[in-house]
Amino acid sequence: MTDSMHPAAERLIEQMGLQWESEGRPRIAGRLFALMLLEDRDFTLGELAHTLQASRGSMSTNTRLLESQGVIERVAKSGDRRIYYRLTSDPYRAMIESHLKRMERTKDVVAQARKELAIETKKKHTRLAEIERFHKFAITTMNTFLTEHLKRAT
Amino acid sequence: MTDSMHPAAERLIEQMGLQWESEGRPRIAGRLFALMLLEDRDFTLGELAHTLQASRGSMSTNTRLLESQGVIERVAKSGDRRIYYRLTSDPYRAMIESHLKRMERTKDVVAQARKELAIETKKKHTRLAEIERFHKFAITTMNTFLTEHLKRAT
DNA sequence: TAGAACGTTCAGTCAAGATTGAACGTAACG
DNA sequence: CGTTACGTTCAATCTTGACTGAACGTTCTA
Repeated sequence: MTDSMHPAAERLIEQMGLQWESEGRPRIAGRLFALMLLEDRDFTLGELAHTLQASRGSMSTNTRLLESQGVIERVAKSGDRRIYYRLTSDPYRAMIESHLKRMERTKDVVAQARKELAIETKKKHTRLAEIERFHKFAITTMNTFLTEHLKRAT
Repeated sequence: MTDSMHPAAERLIEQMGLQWESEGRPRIAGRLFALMLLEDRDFTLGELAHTLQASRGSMSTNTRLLESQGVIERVAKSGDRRIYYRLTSDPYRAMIESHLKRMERTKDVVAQARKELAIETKKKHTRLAEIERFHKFAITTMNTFLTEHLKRAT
Protein backbone atom coordinates (compact mmCIF):
# COMPACT_ATOMS: atom_id res chain seq x y z
CA MET A 1 0.00 0.00 0.00
CA THR A 2 2.99 2.24 0.49
CA ASP A 3 3.95 1.64 -3.06
CA SER A 4 1.77 2.93 -5.83
CA MET A 5 -1.39 0.94 -6.06
CA HIS A 6 -4.55 1.78 -7.86
CA PRO A 7 -6.89 3.64 -5.52
CA ALA A 8 -9.69 1.27 -6.43
CA ALA A 9 -7.51 -1.66 -5.47
CA GLU A 10 -6.70 -0.10 -2.14
CA ARG A 11 -10.34 0.57 -1.55
CA LEU A 12 -11.29 -3.00 -2.33
CA ILE A 13 -8.69 -4.25 0.11
CA GLU A 14 -9.83 -1.98 2.91
CA GLN A 15 -13.50 -2.62 2.34
CA MET A 16 -12.99 -6.34 2.25
CA GLY A 17 -11.19 -6.00 5.56
CA LEU A 18 -14.12 -4.16 7.05
CA GLN A 19 -16.53 -6.67 5.60
CA TRP A 20 -14.68 -9.56 7.17
CA GLU A 21 -14.48 -7.72 10.43
CA SER A 22 -18.23 -7.16 10.43
CA GLU A 23 -18.63 -10.88 9.95
CA GLY A 24 -16.51 -11.66 12.97
CA ARG A 25 -13.34 -12.56 11.13
CA PRO A 26 -9.97 -10.83 11.47
CA ARG A 27 -9.73 -7.71 9.41
CA ILE A 28 -6.24 -8.42 8.22
CA ALA A 29 -7.29 -11.80 6.92
CA GLY A 30 -9.84 -10.06 4.74
CA ARG A 31 -7.28 -7.60 3.45
CA LEU A 32 -4.94 -10.46 2.76
CA PHE A 33 -7.63 -12.25 0.82
CA ALA A 34 -8.48 -9.21 -1.28
CA LEU A 35 -4.86 -8.50 -2.07
CA MET A 36 -4.20 -12.00 -3.26
CA LEU A 37 -7.37 -11.95 -5.25
CA LEU A 38 -6.27 -8.83 -7.07
CA GLU A 39 -2.67 -9.73 -7.62
CA ASP A 40 -2.88 -13.26 -8.79
CA ARG A 41 0.63 -14.31 -7.90
CA ASP A 42 2.84 -15.68 -5.14
CA PHE A 43 3.77 -13.58 -2.15
CA THR A 44 6.35 -13.99 0.55
CA LEU A 45 5.37 -13.25 4.10
CA GLY A 46 7.58 -10.20 4.25
CA GLU A 47 6.10 -8.88 1.06
CA LEU A 48 2.59 -9.26 2.42
CA ALA A 49 3.55 -7.49 5.63
CA HIS A 50 5.10 -4.64 3.72
CA THR A 51 2.27 -4.26 1.23
CA LEU A 52 -0.45 -4.32 3.84
CA GLN A 53 1.54 -2.30 6.35
CA ALA A 54 1.17 -4.83 9.10
CA SER A 55 3.56 -6.80 11.25
CA ARG A 56 5.15 -10.06 10.15
CA GLY A 57 3.73 -11.62 13.26
CA SER A 58 0.24 -10.78 12.21
CA MET A 59 0.92 -12.05 8.71
CA SER A 60 2.17 -15.30 10.10
CA THR A 61 -0.98 -15.76 12.17
CA ASN A 62 -3.37 -14.80 9.44
CA THR A 63 -1.77 -16.74 6.63
CA ARG A 64 -2.01 -19.74 8.92
CA LEU A 65 -5.66 -19.02 9.51
CA LEU A 66 -6.43 -18.75 5.83
CA GLU A 67 -4.35 -21.79 5.13
CA SER A 68 -6.22 -23.83 7.73
CA GLN A 69 -9.43 -22.92 5.95
CA GLY A 70 -8.05 -23.89 2.59
CA VAL A 71 -8.26 -20.38 1.22
CA ILE A 72 -4.55 -20.01 0.57
CA GLU A 73 -1.69 -22.47 0.33
CA ARG A 74 2.04 -22.45 0.87
CA VAL A 75 4.42 -23.08 -1.93
CA ALA A 76 8.08 -23.96 -1.68
CA LYS A 77 10.49 -23.05 -4.42
CA SER A 78 13.79 -24.80 -4.87
CA GLY A 79 16.76 -22.57 -4.31
CA ASP A 80 14.67 -20.25 -2.19
CA ARG A 81 14.22 -20.73 1.50
CA ARG A 82 11.28 -18.38 1.64
CA ILE A 83 7.75 -19.67 1.75
CA TYR A 84 5.37 -18.40 -0.86
CA TYR A 85 1.66 -17.94 -0.38
CA ARG A 86 -1.02 -18.02 -3.01
CA LEU A 87 -4.73 -18.54 -3.26
CA THR A 88 -5.80 -22.12 -3.68
CA SER A 89 -7.46 -23.01 -6.94
CA ASP A 90 -10.90 -22.62 -5.40
CA PRO A 91 -10.85 -20.43 -2.34
CA TYR A 92 -14.61 -19.88 -2.42
CA ARG A 93 -15.25 -23.53 -2.02
CA ALA A 94 -13.13 -23.48 1.10
CA MET A 95 -15.07 -20.60 2.52
CA ILE A 96 -18.41 -22.23 1.90
CA GLU A 97 -17.15 -25.40 3.48
CA SER A 98 -16.14 -23.71 6.69
CA HIS A 99 -19.60 -22.23 6.74
CA LEU A 100 -21.05 -25.67 6.33
CA LYS A 101 -19.09 -26.88 9.29
CA ARG A 102 -20.48 -24.20 11.55
CA MET A 103 -23.98 -24.97 10.43
CA GLU A 104 -23.49 -28.63 11.12
CA ARG A 105 -22.26 -27.81 14.56
CA THR A 106 -25.40 -25.83 15.30
CA LYS A 107 -27.52 -28.66 13.98
CA ASP A 108 -25.76 -31.05 16.34
CA VAL A 109 -26.35 -28.82 19.32
CA VAL A 110 -30.04 -28.78 18.54
CA ALA A 111 -30.19 -32.50 17.86
CA GLN A 112 -28.56 -33.22 21.18
CA ALA A 113 -31.08 -31.08 23.03
CA ARG A 114 -33.97 -32.67 21.22
CA LYS A 115 -32.84 -36.13 22.14
CA GLU A 116 -32.60 -35.17 25.79
CA LEU A 117 -35.90 -33.37 25.80
CA ALA A 118 -37.78 -36.26 24.26
CA ILE A 119 -39.86 -36.74 27.36
CA GLU A 120 -40.84 -33.09 27.57
CA THR A 121 -43.92 -31.64 26.01
CA LYS A 122 -44.67 -32.69 22.47
CA LYS A 123 -44.68 -29.04 21.49
CA LYS A 124 -41.06 -28.36 22.34
CA HIS A 125 -40.00 -31.54 20.70
CA THR A 126 -41.74 -30.62 17.48
CA ARG A 127 -40.24 -27.17 17.59
CA LEU A 128 -36.73 -28.53 17.76
CA ALA A 129 -37.45 -31.06 15.07
CA GLU A 130 -38.39 -28.18 12.80
CA ILE A 131 -35.09 -26.42 13.35
CA GLU A 132 -33.22 -29.56 12.68
CA ARG A 133 -35.11 -30.08 9.48
CA PHE A 134 -34.25 -26.58 8.44
CA HIS A 135 -30.58 -27.08 9.11
CA LYS A 136 -30.48 -30.36 7.30
CA PHE A 137 -32.13 -28.81 4.29
CA ALA A 138 -29.74 -25.86 4.38
CA ILE A 139 -26.75 -28.16 4.59
CA THR A 140 -27.99 -30.20 1.66
CA THR A 141 -28.50 -27.08 -0.37
CA MET A 142 -25.01 -25.85 0.35
CA ASN A 143 -23.59 -29.15 -0.70
CA THR A 144 -25.50 -29.03 -3.93
CA PHE A 145 -24.26 -25.51 -4.42
CA LEU A 146 -20.69 -26.66 -4.04
CA THR A 147 -21.17 -29.39 -6.61
CA GLU A 148 -22.77 -27.01 -9.07
CA HIS A 149 -20.09 -24.44 -8.44
CA LEU A 150 -17.41 -26.96 -9.27
CA LYS A 151 -19.13 -27.84 -12.52
CA ARG A 152 -19.32 -24.22 -13.52
CA ALA A 153 -15.72 -23.59 -12.59
CA THR A 154 -14.53 -25.98 -15.29
CA MET B 1 -32.58 -19.99 34.37
CA THR B 2 -32.89 -19.33 38.05
CA ASP B 3 -36.16 -21.12 38.01
CA SER B 4 -36.28 -24.80 37.32
CA MET B 5 -35.50 -25.49 33.72
CA HIS B 6 -34.55 -28.72 32.11
CA PRO B 7 -30.76 -29.09 32.09
CA ALA B 8 -30.84 -29.91 28.40
CA ALA B 9 -32.75 -26.72 27.74
CA GLU B 10 -30.23 -24.68 29.67
CA ARG B 11 -27.44 -26.33 27.76
CA LEU B 12 -29.06 -25.58 24.44
CA ILE B 13 -29.45 -21.94 25.42
CA GLU B 14 -25.84 -21.57 26.51
CA GLN B 15 -24.43 -23.42 23.54
CA MET B 16 -26.46 -21.39 21.14
CA GLY B 17 -25.07 -18.30 22.82
CA LEU B 18 -21.53 -19.53 22.30
CA GLN B 19 -22.30 -20.48 18.74
CA TRP B 20 -23.59 -17.02 17.95
CA GLU B 21 -20.63 -15.49 19.67
CA SER B 22 -18.23 -17.52 17.55
CA GLU B 23 -20.03 -16.22 14.52
CA GLY B 24 -19.54 -12.64 15.56
CA ARG B 25 -22.99 -12.04 16.90
CA PRO B 26 -23.91 -11.04 20.45
CA ARG B 27 -24.02 -13.97 22.79
CA ILE B 28 -27.15 -12.81 24.53
CA ALA B 29 -28.98 -12.57 21.22
CA GLY B 30 -28.23 -16.23 20.67
CA ARG B 31 -29.44 -17.18 24.12
CA LEU B 32 -32.55 -15.13 23.51
CA PHE B 33 -33.16 -16.94 20.28
CA ALA B 34 -32.75 -20.38 21.81
CA LEU B 35 -35.03 -19.57 24.72
CA MET B 36 -37.81 -18.39 22.49
CA LEU B 37 -37.34 -21.37 20.27
CA LEU B 38 -37.80 -23.72 23.21
CA GLU B 39 -40.63 -21.93 24.90
CA ASP B 40 -42.92 -21.12 22.07
CA ARG B 41 -44.77 -18.27 23.71
CA ASP B 42 -44.76 -14.53 24.35
CA PHE B 43 -42.29 -12.94 26.74
CA THR B 44 -42.07 -9.54 28.33
CA LEU B 45 -38.72 -7.83 28.45
CA GLY B 46 -38.50 -8.16 32.21
CA GLU B 47 -39.27 -11.84 31.98
CA LEU B 48 -36.51 -12.36 29.45
CA ALA B 49 -34.05 -10.44 31.60
CA HIS B 50 -34.96 -12.49 34.62
CA THR B 51 -34.89 -15.84 32.86
CA LEU B 52 -31.57 -15.24 31.16
CA GLN B 53 -30.07 -13.46 34.15
CA ALA B 54 -29.09 -10.39 32.21
CA SER B 55 -29.87 -6.70 32.48
CA ARG B 56 -33.00 -5.15 31.06
CA GLY B 57 -30.77 -2.79 29.13
CA SER B 58 -29.15 -5.64 27.35
CA MET B 59 -32.51 -7.22 26.64
CA SER B 60 -33.74 -4.00 25.16
CA THR B 61 -30.74 -3.79 22.85
CA ASN B 62 -30.82 -7.39 21.78
CA THR B 63 -34.55 -7.70 21.25
CA ARG B 64 -34.20 -4.68 19.00
CA LEU B 65 -31.40 -6.34 17.13
CA LEU B 66 -33.37 -9.52 16.58
CA GLU B 67 -36.42 -7.52 15.66
CA SER B 68 -34.48 -5.53 13.07
CA GLN B 69 -33.48 -8.82 11.49
CA GLY B 70 -37.01 -10.10 11.50
CA VAL B 71 -36.24 -12.94 13.87
CA ILE B 72 -38.62 -11.81 16.58
CA GLU B 73 -41.51 -9.39 16.65
CA ARG B 74 -43.23 -7.22 19.21
CA VAL B 75 -46.79 -7.79 20.15
CA ALA B 76 -49.09 -5.39 21.94
CA LYS B 77 -51.92 -6.67 24.04
CA SER B 78 -54.87 -4.51 24.89
CA GLY B 79 -55.16 -3.74 28.57
CA ASP B 80 -51.45 -4.42 29.05
CA ARG B 81 -48.87 -1.73 28.61
CA ARG B 82 -46.08 -4.21 28.41
CA ILE B 83 -44.59 -5.20 25.10
CA TYR B 84 -44.46 -8.88 24.31
CA TYR B 85 -41.84 -10.54 22.21
CA ARG B 86 -42.17 -13.69 20.19
CA LEU B 87 -40.47 -15.40 17.30
CA THR B 88 -41.79 -14.43 13.91
CA SER B 89 -43.51 -17.15 11.95
CA ASP B 90 -40.33 -17.93 10.04
CA PRO B 91 -37.24 -16.77 11.89
CA TYR B 92 -34.93 -18.90 9.76
CA ARG B 93 -35.98 -17.12 6.65
CA ALA B 94 -35.05 -13.84 8.32
CA MET B 95 -31.63 -15.13 9.23
CA ILE B 96 -30.90 -16.35 5.73
CA GLU B 97 -32.05 -13.05 4.37
CA SER B 98 -29.67 -11.05 6.52
CA HIS B 99 -26.96 -13.35 5.27
CA LEU B 100 -28.02 -12.63 1.75
CA LYS B 101 -27.73 -8.93 2.39
CA ARG B 102 -24.16 -9.23 3.57
CA MET B 103 -23.27 -11.30 0.56
CA GLU B 104 -24.82 -8.76 -1.74
CA ARG B 105 -22.83 -6.05 -0.06
CA THR B 106 -19.60 -7.92 -0.69
CA LYS B 107 -20.61 -8.47 -4.28
CA ASP B 108 -21.17 -4.73 -4.67
CA VAL B 109 -17.78 -3.91 -3.22
CA VAL B 110 -16.17 -6.19 -5.78
CA ALA B 111 -18.31 -4.91 -8.62
CA GLN B 112 -17.36 -1.36 -7.81
CA ALA B 113 -13.67 -2.21 -7.84
CA ARG B 114 -14.00 -4.07 -11.08
CA LYS B 115 -15.64 -1.15 -12.76
CA GLU B 116 -12.90 1.18 -11.65
CA LEU B 117 -10.15 -1.21 -12.60
CA ALA B 118 -11.48 -1.77 -16.09
CA ILE B 119 -8.44 -0.17 -17.61
CA GLU B 120 -6.03 -2.28 -15.62
CA THR B 121 -4.64 -5.58 -16.79
CA LYS B 122 -7.10 -7.98 -18.29
CA LYS B 123 -6.04 -10.54 -15.74
CA LYS B 124 -7.18 -8.62 -12.70
CA HIS B 125 -10.38 -7.77 -14.40
CA THR B 126 -11.13 -11.38 -15.15
CA ARG B 127 -10.27 -12.36 -11.60
CA LEU B 128 -12.78 -9.95 -10.18
CA ALA B 129 -15.39 -11.02 -12.69
CA GLU B 130 -15.00 -14.56 -11.38
CA ILE B 131 -15.67 -13.54 -7.81
CA GLU B 132 -18.66 -11.60 -8.88
CA ARG B 133 -19.98 -14.58 -10.75
CA PHE B 134 -19.49 -16.71 -7.67
CA HIS B 135 -21.39 -14.28 -5.51
CA LYS B 136 -24.21 -13.95 -7.95
CA PHE B 137 -24.55 -17.69 -8.14
CA ALA B 138 -24.48 -17.99 -4.36
CA ILE B 139 -27.12 -15.32 -4.01
CA THR B 140 -29.33 -17.03 -6.54
CA THR B 141 -28.94 -20.32 -4.76
CA MET B 142 -29.89 -18.79 -1.44
CA ASN B 143 -32.95 -17.25 -2.98
CA THR B 144 -33.98 -20.57 -4.40
CA PHE B 145 -33.37 -22.10 -1.02
CA LEU B 146 -35.70 -19.60 0.57
CA THR B 147 -38.43 -20.34 -1.93
CA GLU B 148 -38.09 -24.07 -1.43
CA HIS B 149 -37.99 -23.63 2.30
CA LEU B 150 -41.26 -21.73 2.21
CA LYS B 151 -42.88 -24.47 0.16
CA ARG B 152 -41.79 -27.09 2.62
CA ALA B 153 -42.94 -25.05 5.57
CA THR B 154 -46.53 -25.25 4.48
C1' DT C 1 -51.60 14.00 41.18
C1' DA C 2 -48.58 10.60 43.08
C1' DG C 3 -46.69 6.33 42.56
C1' DA C 4 -45.51 2.15 40.32
C1' DA C 5 -44.15 -0.57 36.41
C1' DC C 6 -42.34 -0.48 32.18
C1' DG C 7 -38.85 0.13 28.07
C1' DT C 8 -34.99 3.02 26.45
C1' DT C 9 -30.71 5.34 26.62
C1' DC C 10 -26.07 6.14 27.67
C1' DA C 11 -21.76 6.65 30.25
C1' DG C 12 -18.83 3.48 32.30
C1' DT C 13 -16.78 -1.07 32.79
C1' DC C 14 -15.12 -5.22 31.21
C1' DA C 15 -13.62 -9.04 28.28
C1' DA C 16 -12.22 -11.01 23.97
C1' DG C 17 -9.37 -11.15 20.65
C1' DA C 18 -6.66 -8.73 17.12
C1' DT C 19 -2.24 -6.73 16.45
C1' DT C 20 2.41 -5.57 17.47
C1' DG C 21 7.26 -6.17 18.18
C1' DA C 22 11.01 -8.25 20.25
C1' DA C 23 13.10 -12.64 21.11
C1' DC C 24 13.88 -16.93 19.29
C1' DG C 25 15.09 -21.01 16.33
C1' DT C 26 16.54 -22.45 11.86
C1' DA C 27 18.57 -22.66 7.34
C1' DA C 28 21.66 -20.88 3.81
C1' DC C 29 26.00 -19.14 2.61
C1' DG C 30 30.44 -17.12 2.88
C1' DC D 1 31.74 -20.57 12.77
C1' DG D 2 29.58 -15.79 11.99
C1' DT D 3 26.16 -13.44 9.66
C1' DT D 4 22.02 -12.68 7.41
C1' DA D 5 17.29 -13.45 6.10
C1' DC D 6 13.52 -15.79 7.15
C1' DG D 7 9.04 -17.55 9.78
C1' DT D 8 7.18 -18.40 14.43
C1' DT D 9 5.97 -17.46 19.06
C1' DC D 10 4.36 -14.99 22.91
C1' DA D 11 3.89 -11.32 26.26
C1' DA D 12 2.18 -6.74 26.12
C1' DT D 13 -0.84 -3.43 24.15
C1' DC D 14 -4.64 -1.74 21.81
C1' DT D 15 -9.33 -1.85 19.96
C1' DT D 16 -13.83 -3.17 19.61
C1' DG D 17 -17.98 -4.06 21.16
C1' DA D 18 -20.88 -6.40 24.63
C1' DC D 19 -22.92 -5.67 28.89
C1' DT D 20 -24.42 -3.32 33.10
C1' DG D 21 -27.00 -0.27 35.89
C1' DA D 22 -28.64 4.07 36.96
C1' DA D 23 -31.29 7.88 35.17
C1' DC D 24 -34.93 9.09 32.37
C1' DG D 25 -39.49 9.56 30.01
C1' DT D 26 -43.87 7.44 29.49
C1' DT D 27 -48.09 5.13 30.57
C1' DC D 28 -51.25 3.22 33.61
C1' DT D 29 -53.77 3.05 38.01
C1' DA D 30 -55.64 4.63 42.07
